[in-house]
Parts: sequence; C-alpha cells; structure tokens
Amino acid sequence: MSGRGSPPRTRAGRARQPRFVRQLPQQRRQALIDATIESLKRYGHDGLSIRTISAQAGVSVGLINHHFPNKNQLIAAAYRHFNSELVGGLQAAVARAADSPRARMRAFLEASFCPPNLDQDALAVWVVFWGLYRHSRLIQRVQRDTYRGYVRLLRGMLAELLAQARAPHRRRPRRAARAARPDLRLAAIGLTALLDGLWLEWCLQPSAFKPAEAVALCEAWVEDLCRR
Amino acid sequence: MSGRGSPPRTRAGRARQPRFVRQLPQQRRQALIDATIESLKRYGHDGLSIRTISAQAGVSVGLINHHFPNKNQLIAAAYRHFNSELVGGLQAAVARAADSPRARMRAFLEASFCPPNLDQDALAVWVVFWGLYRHSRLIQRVQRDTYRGYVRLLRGMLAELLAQARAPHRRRPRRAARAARPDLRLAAIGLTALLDGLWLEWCLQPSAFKPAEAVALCEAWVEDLCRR
DNA sequence: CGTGCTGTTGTACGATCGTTCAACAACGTA
DNA sequence: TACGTTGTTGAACGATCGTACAACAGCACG
Repeated sequence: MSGRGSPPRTRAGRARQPRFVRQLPQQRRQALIDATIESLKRYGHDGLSIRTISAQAGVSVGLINHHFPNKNQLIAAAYRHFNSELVGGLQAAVARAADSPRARMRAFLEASFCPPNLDQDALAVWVVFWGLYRHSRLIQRVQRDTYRGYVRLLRGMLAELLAQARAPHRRRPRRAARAARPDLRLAAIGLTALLDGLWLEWCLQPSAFKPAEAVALCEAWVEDLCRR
Repeated sequence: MSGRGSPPRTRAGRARQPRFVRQLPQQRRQALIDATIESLKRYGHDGLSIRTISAQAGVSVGLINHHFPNKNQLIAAAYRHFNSELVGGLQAAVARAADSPRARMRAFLEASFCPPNLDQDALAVWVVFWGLYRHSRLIQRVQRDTYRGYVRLLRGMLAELLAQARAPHRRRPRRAARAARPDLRLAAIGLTALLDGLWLEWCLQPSAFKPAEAVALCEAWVEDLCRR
C-alpha cells in the first residue's frame, strides 16, 4: 500500500540507507540499559515505560522483549549497571589517589561529591529504584550484590584511617585495625549515612551548600572519629 | 433489573442499613488523604492509583474527583499531611522534653528514630514522594512550605547547644548564638544529612543497626561539634 | 410523609500500559 | 547473486489508567 516513505530514495538504488542496523545482542542490551537510565533521568518514574525507553533508544517497542524476558528484568539490569558504575568509579578514584589513607579517603569523598555522581538527575534515578526496592525481589538481589562492594571499599578506608590514627608509629598500620576498633561497623554506618544524607540534601536543594562543603563535613566527621 | 443485591433485606424495612454514609467534605477529604498514605505504604508507587486509593478508603472511584480536582492535588495534600505530621510530632516531642538544650536534642533524636517515624513503610512513602518531587510543582511547593518548620526546629536546638557549649557561664546562652557561629548553617546541614542518611539506611536494612545506635551516632556528632 | 441538596455511586470513555507475534529485512555466507 | 539466520518492526490484544457525568440515595428539614 502507498509506496513506503523515503528509505529507498536514490535513483540507482546504491546509496539507499537501511531502515535499521542490526547489532549484536550484547551491544543492543547495553544500549537499552543506557536508554533506560537516560529515560529515568528525564522523566522520573514515568520514564519506566516500554514505549518511553524504546523511544529513547530509538528502537521499536517490540525489541525490548526480544532482548529481555520482561520489563522488570530490564529495570534490574539497569539498576545493576547503575550501581556498578558508581562503585567502580569510586574504586577507580581511590586507586588513582596517592598512597596514603588520608589521600584515599579524600579522593573517595571528592569523587562522591562531583559529577557524574552528584547530579540531580542521577538522584532522581536512585529514588525511583529505591521506590521499587521493597516490592521487587530482583531489585533486592541487585542491591545486595552491589552494596557489598561499596561497604567493603568504605570500611577498608575507614579501617586504615583508624589504625593509623591509633598507632601512627607502629608497624603495619593496615592490618592492625582488625578487631581493635569494635565500632568500625558503626563508623562505617555513620559515614555512609552522612554521605547519603548530604547527597540527598544537595540534590533536593543544590543551592543549600557547595560540594566542597559536603566533603569538608565528611572529613571533619572522620577527623573527629580518629581523634576520639 | 433483577432485584438489587442485599441491602433492603429485613422484612419490615425498618433495620435496612444504608448503602453508604454521607460525610462532611472536610472529614471525607481527610479520610481520602489517610487512605492515600496507607495505600502508598502497602503498594509503593503502584498505590498511587485512583482505584487503589478509593478501594483503601472504601469508597467508589468517582468520589475522589468530587473532593479533589484531580489526582495530583490529592497526592500533594497527602504529602502536606505526611510532612506536617512528622514535623508536628517532632516538635511535640521536643516540647515534652525537659528544659535543657541537651534533653531537647535527645528527645528530638529519639523521636526521629522510633515509630511511627522510623518505619520501613513510612520510608517507602517518602521515597515515592521524592520521586515525584522533580516533576511536580505542587510537590515542590509543599516541600518548601513544610521543610521550613523542620529546619527552624533543628537549627534552634543546634544554636542552643552550641551557645551553651561556647559560653556555659555567660548570661543568656540562648540568644548569644546569633552570629557567633558562622557554621551553624553547615552544622544543621550535616546533622540533617546524618539523620536522613541513617533513616534511609535503617529502612533499607533494619538489621544493620539498632535505633539506639543511630541516636548515639547523632549525639556523638553533636558532641564533637560542641567540643570543636 | 414529602421535598430538596448534595454527597456518593458506578458506568463509560479515550489514552496508555506490558506483552505477543507474524512479517520484514539486514547482513554473513556460499 | 541467492539463501538463511535472526535481529527488528509495528500492529494488535486485554488490562488498567485518570477523568467525566448522569443517576442514585442519605439525611436534614418542612
């Protein structure tokens, strides 16, 4: 019926552009995951729609269910990617820092409070995921898997700092922190809370304070912790 | 057609129960607001449906649009109620406390970390509202209106504490804090962040720490702040 | 007991949701 | 160049969404 839009345009039929480009499943899956996150950033919870996501990815509605069994699996995959990007970025920033517990912690904090982590859009994404958390086992599983790495990273740095503060002249401050501080657990909980809270607060009202002030607040907390 | 279910059952027609009970708009509005929050607690973002809410309230789908111009207005009203219940409860707890800055702060913290404020369901409600925040001017306005009271309360207590810590033997510790501490702003931001972060963390994983530990963490923060 | 107002009901409507599936077409291969 | 694999399309389905509206009925009042 009625000759088919514009695609087969050029006379000789040589330069006709294809109506779509085939991609390897792995690449297409990643593109769909990226589109999901971008859609969430733009439209919040309304962005979690097959049609919105596929439009964002520039593909048809049917393609998603060809690469993912259903919408929830796509969302869970996006959550996993989002989480591991955060943790990976923080780990990289720490690894890039100078070889001192203090410098590592500073690098960690500064990476936490600058783009792309400190971003109003990004927090909108987190909030949507948190909203799904309680009613989705998939999301819960991803959270459990990825949160482990985050806690390990943060605990490791705190342990280093506390050990050094306790015995700066002893040998091997690294390993000394094993069970010396029974409140390492609480310290990690507190620092995580402070971090997340500042993060949340800034995103809800970016004019309230500067990222550098957030870093300073966290460093002051750690300092007090060491001095105690 | 076909005689009308059970309502007009009894023979004499005397004890027939009404099919619904009329209520004053004010009461019904409040009932719908309560149902909205309860629905959010139970079903998360899916609870934000006219049909789910009206079922929770035990009324028909049409009633909501008779008392609220549209769904968003109902949600905003629910958000306002939820916020003012929190702030009101905290203010009451503070007012109930002994007449010492320290006791007031303790009462504030303990009220923050016990039911009904510290509740997994309640946080699920907050998260949904936060998710709406960026794309709804109504929600933004409610947030702005009610957050003011919260910040005022928390800042007041912090100012008292800092003033007392600075000059425990001077006259009038209350008013002395006017501009003596330029970082009162940052202190309030930090404490708020710590509070919110712990709140969030506990709700995502209640087994990680006890409410009393959260209170202790906050008190330690305030203590360090005064000592500095 | 009859009347009026208005709170309440429940159907209906168009839009959009997630998912399915038969048909299409890009592109490696022979 | 023709074929076959398979990534991709887009219409169609039933379900559910928010809203509108005409009819119903509770209850105060005469």
